Amino acid sequence: MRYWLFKSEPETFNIDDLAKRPNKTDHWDGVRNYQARNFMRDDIKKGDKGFIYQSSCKIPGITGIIEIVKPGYPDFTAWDPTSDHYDPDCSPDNPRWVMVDVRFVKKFNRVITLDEIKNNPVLENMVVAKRGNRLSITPVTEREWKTILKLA
DNA sequence: GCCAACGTTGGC
DNA sequence: GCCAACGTTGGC
Repeated sequence: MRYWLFKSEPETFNIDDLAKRPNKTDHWDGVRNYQARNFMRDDIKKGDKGFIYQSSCKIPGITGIIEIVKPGYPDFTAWDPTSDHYDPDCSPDNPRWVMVDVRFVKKFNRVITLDEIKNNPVLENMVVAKRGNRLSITPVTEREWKTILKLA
């Protein structure tokens, strides 16, 4: 089992939104970056766990835990012209983009802030803490995972 | 295949 | 709102 970090803007989608969905489950759509897509297509498996990280907001940081309940399959929003993530080159025959289904596991009592991550010797090398990082899905090591759980 | 220009991300 | 960093695009 592997660990991941899923980034999103909280106004668009956050841990509370996920908790309100039927079965507390939703698809993680809209990823339009090849590296993140390849993680979902090749590496993210059912049963893997992930953190939800909120970006572009007042307090950037980790807000909770999710679990992968369905591994990579075509992101159908790619050929939906009404979607914000519409890609005119895509169709059901040429899906290109991938999504996974995630289920709510837990919301932390507080946000584990980016500032804390950067200042923690175990966490400072996390991809999300690197300057200029824009990757929306990143691997998390077991050591990083456990360290954050202890902080929460 | 190179690389400049451009658009987007995301912390501050 | 600013701007550095990055990924993508497109001319050559």
